[in-house]
Amino acid sequence: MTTPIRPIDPAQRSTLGAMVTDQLRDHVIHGRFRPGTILGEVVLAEQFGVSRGPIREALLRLVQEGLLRREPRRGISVPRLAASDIVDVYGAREAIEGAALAVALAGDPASLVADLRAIVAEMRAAEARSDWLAVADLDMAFHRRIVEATESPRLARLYASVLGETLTYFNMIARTPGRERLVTEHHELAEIIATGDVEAYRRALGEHLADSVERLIRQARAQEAAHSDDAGEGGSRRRPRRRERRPAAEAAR
Amino acid sequence: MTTPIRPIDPAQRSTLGAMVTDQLRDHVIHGRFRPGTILGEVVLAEQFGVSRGPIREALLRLVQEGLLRREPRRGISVPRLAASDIVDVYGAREAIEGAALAVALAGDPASLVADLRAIVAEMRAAEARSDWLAVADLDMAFHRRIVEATESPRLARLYASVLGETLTYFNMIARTPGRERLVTEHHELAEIIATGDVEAYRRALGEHLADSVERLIRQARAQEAAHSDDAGEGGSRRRPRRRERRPAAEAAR
DNA sequence: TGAGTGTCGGCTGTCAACAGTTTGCACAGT
DNA sequence: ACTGTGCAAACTGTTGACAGCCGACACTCA
Repeated sequence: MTTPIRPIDPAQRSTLGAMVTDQLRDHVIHGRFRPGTILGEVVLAEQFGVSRGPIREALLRLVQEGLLRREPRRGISVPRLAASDIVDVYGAREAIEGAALAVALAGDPASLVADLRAIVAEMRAAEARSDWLAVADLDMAFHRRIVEATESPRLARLYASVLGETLTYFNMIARTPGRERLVTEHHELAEIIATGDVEAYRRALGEHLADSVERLIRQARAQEAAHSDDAGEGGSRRRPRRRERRPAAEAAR
Repeated sequence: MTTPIRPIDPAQRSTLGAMVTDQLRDHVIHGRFRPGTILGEVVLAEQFGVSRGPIREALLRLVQEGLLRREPRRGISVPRLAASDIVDVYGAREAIEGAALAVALAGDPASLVADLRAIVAEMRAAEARSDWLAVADLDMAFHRRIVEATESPRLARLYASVLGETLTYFNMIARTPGRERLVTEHHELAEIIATGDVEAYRRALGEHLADSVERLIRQARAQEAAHSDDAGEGGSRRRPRRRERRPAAEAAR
């Protein structure tokens, strides 16, 4: 059985810039750059083995996705996560996902619920083997599935954008105590959706996310205290923070 | 009274790329490029009087905002608006704005309502002098104000992104019959918000937007029939559409 | 006459180089 | 010792140039 000749997907026919974007996003999301680090174009260009052009394209894109922060003439850096940011991100997620569910239920609820239950089952399996990174992935998949059920490309794109920002947090959650509750919480969410009660889901989702936010903030505080080198961004002095450029270590490769 | 010395807003200290982005977005939004047009980098670079770098930055950004479409190695073009896109954009708006209001009402409803009433008043004035473009602007401001009332930077950014896409449509709406209803509709929306009934607002918003969608689709059909050169994109053949490059006319300047 | 093929022009993706700005450090002055 | 100034290095923003790819046209052959 030879593989049939298939036309190449235009989206697949990627450019160098796109590849760099994906890899860089992965690095940022998995927290391989310490918050506050300025991502120098030349350094990255050397590490990726390409010129500054594609690197620039990737950095600018990630800035627009909200994963990085840019200050003109100063560079692009990994943002320090403030407590207010965590609250905001999760608030935005709650708003969109809550609205999405109402739309989704008007479509094909049975298929949605089936998929969600399957995801929960996988979560349970991942939990059994203590694969918390997989649990985090499935957590994301769960919520994304709900928004995708609206069959609205825009809504999906927007949600993906916020989810991208939370991804950094997901990887933190995987290390927080109380993570065992994640599976049961999602199980309950799925069952509430099965009943078709949007309002109930909104309440449950709110609690679920608030739970995560609380844990994250505590975790963030703990990390801050551990490092405890700078008082952390709050003061808004004119030009406070000095450059903190790292060799980016073992980033590329 | 001399103007006090104030630190320069970093966001203000813009780059060439940012300026080009803004101008280009303005051109796209106001429909100065015909749908299907491929925006050549060199042509734009000459018109704006800069090199291809900043142009590229601007184009890529607008692509990510959803205003333009990119096909690798082929170029970046103005998308043809399909009826399904209009429905999707307005669906996304309805979802986000509906969710946003619930959050906003938990904050400072009085201030919000006051602002909305002021906007409606301005709308009435603009209508009186038949300034339909101003009406469209105020229409946007009205809805944006609601989302901004959530005080969530993320939500505001996401909504601004979809609003950007609708902007193209706003300028169409300003030319459609029935535009007189816009003012009264917004007046009603504001009053519903004053009552604090979120569900009622969601219903009203749905009708309001559905109204716009219907008018837009009719308008789009009319335009299509008027041009009636190509059957419009539907076939999804492998490499169907031929290049349609325009001198971009009197765009820049 | 029509289908298929070779060639040419144009454009994007990528690279390398230049100029202005910012940052960090050293030195002079108090 | 401490503050303020001047200098040098480094980096971003911007420019110009090059190569591969895509589309169109013309030519050949059946």
